[in-house]
Order: sequence, then structure tokens, then C-alpha cells
Amino acid sequence: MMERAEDLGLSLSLSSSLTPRTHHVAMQLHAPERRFLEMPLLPAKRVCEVSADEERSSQRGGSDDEDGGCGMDGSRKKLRLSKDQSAVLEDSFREHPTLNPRQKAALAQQLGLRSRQVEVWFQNRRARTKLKQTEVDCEFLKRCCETLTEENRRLQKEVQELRALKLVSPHQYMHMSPPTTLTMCPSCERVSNNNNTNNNNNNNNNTADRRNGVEGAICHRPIAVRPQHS
DNA sequence: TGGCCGTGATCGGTTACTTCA
DNA sequence: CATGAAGTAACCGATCACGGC
Repeated sequence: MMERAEDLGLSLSLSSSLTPRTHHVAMQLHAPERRFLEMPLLPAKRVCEVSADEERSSQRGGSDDEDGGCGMDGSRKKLRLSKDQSAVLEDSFREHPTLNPRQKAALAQQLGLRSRQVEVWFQNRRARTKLKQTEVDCEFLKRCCETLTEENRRLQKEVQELRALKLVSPHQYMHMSPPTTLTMCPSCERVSNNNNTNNNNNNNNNTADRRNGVEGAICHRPIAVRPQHS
């Protein structure tokens, strides 16, 4: 039998390869099983307004009870999960950020919730995890931008100084060693020595990318190396 | 007591798949 | 058999709204 997407070690993040569609495809592989689990045992509508999702839920959930948590006046009554319930859901989420119908039903039964509630909890959890991750990524990129701006400022200043030196003292300029500061990428810290070549740079790339993890993926620029004087 | 925040619930849209004419 | 429309299920982002602080 095919493995579920969540069983393949895929996790939710901005860079995750687990797209909704790929996961959906995985879920679809369980279609017969799903149809069995989702037999409408209690198709009756509730007294209060029934939304499209809720209606789907009552058709899908099967064993869901009738109490959707809304009063006779149609007002929402907010459910608060207990600490134990939250802990179980969190553990389960860490294990698989998405649930197949069987897992959802089992979890719902274990916690005494409707499967729709478990489903909503996971949807909200995924959305809010992604939001947090976006904030973290944003902060990281902001810092990167600041660092690069500062580096750029410094390098421009250095270029200015070198140009000035070239005008004032061409002989000294021609015989000075290349500035090492121009041979290191500030974001991925790839360093090349003065007699390096592009091949050396490429050899360093993989190592640097591995070392830096996500950060290594930020830098796609060629390393700025001052041309050697002939 | 009003504002803020965390969070459960809802809404509307998208996509992939199935069924049927 | 191929095909397009309709139906269904699952998911998502945005938002609402309750309840605690």
C-alpha cells in the first residue's frame, strides 16, 4: 500500500515540498476507505444555522453528535479544549501535520470530540504555524538585508578609497595585494583565497550551503572577486 | 470595563478526483 | 472509448467571534 504523505517525513513549512495538492493526492489513494468511514450515519441538520463545512462534516464525520455548540438562538458557544486534549492534539500534530480520515476519527474518539472539531483544530494549527514561520522568515530576511546593505556600503567606500589611491599613487596601487574583504560573500560566508579560481568557489559552495542550511540557500549571487591585475 | 490576544469556528474559493450522460 | 459537466472531498486564507487576561 502507498505511504501517506505525513508518513514520509514531510512537514509543514514555507519551504516544504508538501503542497496541499500533493497531500491531497496521497489522501485520495484512500478513497474507498474514506467512503466507508464517511458514511452519513447522522445526516440530520442542527437547529441552528448549518454552514457548508458543518454540513460536509455531518455527512463525513459519521459518528459526530448533533451538538455543534450553538445555542437555540443561533449564537456560537466557544469550545475550550482541556489541557489534556490540547496536549494530545499537539503531540499528534508534531507526528503528522495532516490527518487521514482514520487518524482523525480515532483522535476524535479518543478526545471525545467531533471529527470536524479535530479537523478544524488541525487546519487552524497549520495556518498559525505557517504564519509564525512567515514572521520568522521575514525577520531573518530583514536582518540579511541590513547586513548586505551595510556590507555594500562598506565595499563602496573601499572602492572609492582604491580609486583615490589609484589616482594619487598608481605604482603603489598596482603592487598592493588584493583586498581580502572582497572575496567573501557576507551572506553565505564563502571565502576564497587570493589565488583562487571559480572552480575553487564552486567546490566551496556545497560545503558552505550544507553548513549554513537555509541561510546558504539565500545567496545565489556569484562571489564578487576583484579582478587580478595583469 | 474596554482592548488585546489566543483560538475555535465559519465562509468562500481552489484543486483533484469520481461519476454519469 | 473519450469527453465534458456536475458532484464531492479536502484543503487553504481570511475573517468572525468568544472568552480570558
